[in-house]
Amino acid sequence: LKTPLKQAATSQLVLTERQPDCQPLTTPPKPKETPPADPWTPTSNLKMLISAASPEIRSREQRRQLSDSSSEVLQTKHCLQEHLLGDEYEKSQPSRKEKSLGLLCHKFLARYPDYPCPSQKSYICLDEVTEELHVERRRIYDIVNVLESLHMVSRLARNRYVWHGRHNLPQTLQALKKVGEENKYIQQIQMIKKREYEHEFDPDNERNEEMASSFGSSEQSEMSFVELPGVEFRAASVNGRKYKSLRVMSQKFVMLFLVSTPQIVSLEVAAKILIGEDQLEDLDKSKFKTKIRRLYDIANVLSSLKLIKKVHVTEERGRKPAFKWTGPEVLPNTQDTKLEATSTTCSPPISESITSKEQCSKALFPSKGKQNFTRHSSLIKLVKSIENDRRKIQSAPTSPVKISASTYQSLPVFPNTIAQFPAITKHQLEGQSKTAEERQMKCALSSPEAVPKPEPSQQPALSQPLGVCPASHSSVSPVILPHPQSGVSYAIYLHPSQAHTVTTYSPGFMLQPLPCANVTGIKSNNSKVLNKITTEEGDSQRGPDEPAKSLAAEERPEIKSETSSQRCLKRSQALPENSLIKRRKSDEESLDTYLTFFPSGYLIPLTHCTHGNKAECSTKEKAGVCSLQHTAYSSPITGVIPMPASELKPVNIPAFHITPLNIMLSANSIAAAPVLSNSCLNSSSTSSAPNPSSSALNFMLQHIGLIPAGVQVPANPVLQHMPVSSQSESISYSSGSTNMQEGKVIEVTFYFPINESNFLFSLQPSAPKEPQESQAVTENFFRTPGGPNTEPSLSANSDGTQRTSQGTLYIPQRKLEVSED
DNA sequence: TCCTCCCGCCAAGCA
DNA sequence: TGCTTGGCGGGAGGA
Repeated sequence: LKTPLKQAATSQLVLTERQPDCQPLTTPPKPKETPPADPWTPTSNLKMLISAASPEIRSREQRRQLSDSSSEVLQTKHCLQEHLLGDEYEKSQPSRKEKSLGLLCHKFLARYPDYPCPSQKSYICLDEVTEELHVERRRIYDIVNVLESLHMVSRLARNRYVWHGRHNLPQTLQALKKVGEENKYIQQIQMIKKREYEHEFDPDNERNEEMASSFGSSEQSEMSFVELPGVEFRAASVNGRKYKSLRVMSQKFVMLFLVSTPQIVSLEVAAKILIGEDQLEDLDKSKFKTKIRRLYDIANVLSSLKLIKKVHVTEERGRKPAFKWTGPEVLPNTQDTKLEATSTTCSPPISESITSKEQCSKALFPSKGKQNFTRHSSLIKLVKSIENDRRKIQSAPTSPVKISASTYQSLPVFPNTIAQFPAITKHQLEGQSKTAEERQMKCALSSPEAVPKPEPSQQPALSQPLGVCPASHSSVSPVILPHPQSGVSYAIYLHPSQAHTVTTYSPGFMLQPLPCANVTGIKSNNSKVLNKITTEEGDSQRGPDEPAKSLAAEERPEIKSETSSQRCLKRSQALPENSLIKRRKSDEESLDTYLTFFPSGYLIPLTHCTHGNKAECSTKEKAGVCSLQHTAYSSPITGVIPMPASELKPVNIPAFHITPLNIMLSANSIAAAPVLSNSCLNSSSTSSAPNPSSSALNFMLQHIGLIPAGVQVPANPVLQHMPVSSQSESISYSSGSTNMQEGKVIEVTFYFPINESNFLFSLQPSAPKEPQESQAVTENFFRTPGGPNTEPSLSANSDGTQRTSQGTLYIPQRKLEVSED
């Protein structure tokens, strides 16, 4: 049992006394002569002053050096107080800087090697540390808590911790990044920034309710400590103060950096997010101040670890303190190489060499065996969201037909590991895929230009545009997010250039592009990519600044499984990868955007087996995906997808984050919906199945602010003129979480109507039509080129497509300057 | 004046 | 019951 010494030369950076050696169970002997020039040690300062003050004290100090008794330090202090006047004594005290937590942390870290040999456990005795560093125990707790959040130490017992060093750091950062993405911190940051911006123009409008709804209720926002396997969490007060602990705050703080682009986080934003997750109703100043204090504590330790660096962000509102991530770049699924690279002398334990997927899943899902992992709050959010969605939809008079309970009985509600999803999917698709392909064939045959190519390498289902879809729609790929609990799935469509920025991974969902959805097509030049398959979700989260490694990751061996169901699975997995290619391009373009607004999408509830061939469906009820496929297959969506030049790509947005966009749209344009004319549509529209779309339609329209809460629209606005209230024309719903590329003109396209309860929603970037005008309106959100009182330019079906309504959003250009101290 | 954050009270919870 | 742990906020140093 000893306190290990730091091996590396990093301690040269630390202006502190070093312990030359350590002995078992004893305090290392102090150097005979403390360097008098060391101004960083309060005690040395004190000693110097003592010597200067009195020969008597000097001799006592000499004796004290032999005994090294802390009680004598106090005594000496007392004597010093007696000898010196009050002011002098105050001056003799070390300055605040010399007592700072950051400096203390430097001293603390200097005691231990960055990469201790895993076979040789290093223990930290708090008593020992407090004594040697001459610091209050309380301060050590602050340091240890932050280090614990990074799994650099872990609590072993009372007064005793284990030092892990930086061995776990890559894994921890990866896990934190994933959880941060899970928690949608990007969106929260965007929302806070947007609100700040809006507040400048409308200071009286607090809109805390909106904020609250965006963050979710406080009860569901509680967040657990993200653990790593092998690093057990044994906090002293596990139950009571766990969720407010410095550990959790520290992890969240780090997450903010890891998910942000650029990796600069202001204290204000961080505090707001932390408060927002704690208690939204108490957005008072004192809480804010307290959070800021704690963040300074954390930041000091992180700075000592050289993970962050203090900077200042200058905005319109002034100079704000912020921190910039200077730690290692966190790449998904590369921790193995990193560990190898960082442990040339001491290899990490095998148990540490797990995949990031496992880490993430273990952190997010409770382990059945060893209850070492805490259920993550995102799971709670997910369940709540599902329940809310189900309540909203099913409580309506025309609720979607609920799929039979047996459909999902075979599906575990929340599998323990993400890796199980493909297997589950495969299992579910088994026996369904054949019929699905038949249906796909049928539909394709009904279209003039689609020719099914069952060759697996061609990814037939995805590469065949439905006849009613223009060939240029080839990349339109809806993602279906099934909700096993609610029986309602979601589809989302986004443009790839925006989609990549919101690739928050949700392990609770299986991402499944519609295998039979002929709205989806893949360009031939992407077929190569499509043939590649990855089951590692991290691929979809690769940052824009990691293209080389992303490419390397894509060269993983292909899984050789050629059943049709597996091909479906492949497609679902290949699609996010496909989007990567374009992501990178757009990423490069947007890298110079200082503050990035991220796009979001709308999640579209999909009903099951509510239309089309009932008999067909009944045979597929065993698998929830079946109905999804069918829905997509026969849905008039396929007939109304316009997107002439766009390349919508799927994005895996967790369904519990429904982010309506701030849009001003004319209801008239919605009323001017196109008449669908294709065989699939016709067959669908004449279906005898109940039509549950009304509630869902209203649900969505209300969500996106096209109609007020009380207004209802008919079930099928395609075939009926939609009597939307005139009020809705001026509705400008602001969710506060509009995620878009800043400074770019975003063309928002809605597609109405959609069969049953399906909706499509997309974001398409477009070149500013009038750059000088768009520049002029960048000071306000969603202001139209014609001025604040004019409606957005709307063009329904003007381009020959079946686009029904369209608006233009102007995202403000905000200038940010970052200065380092 | 505001930023920064030390300091220590005191409560929760453990041994 | 004493001790450990750590949330919390007052208030002071520093820029």
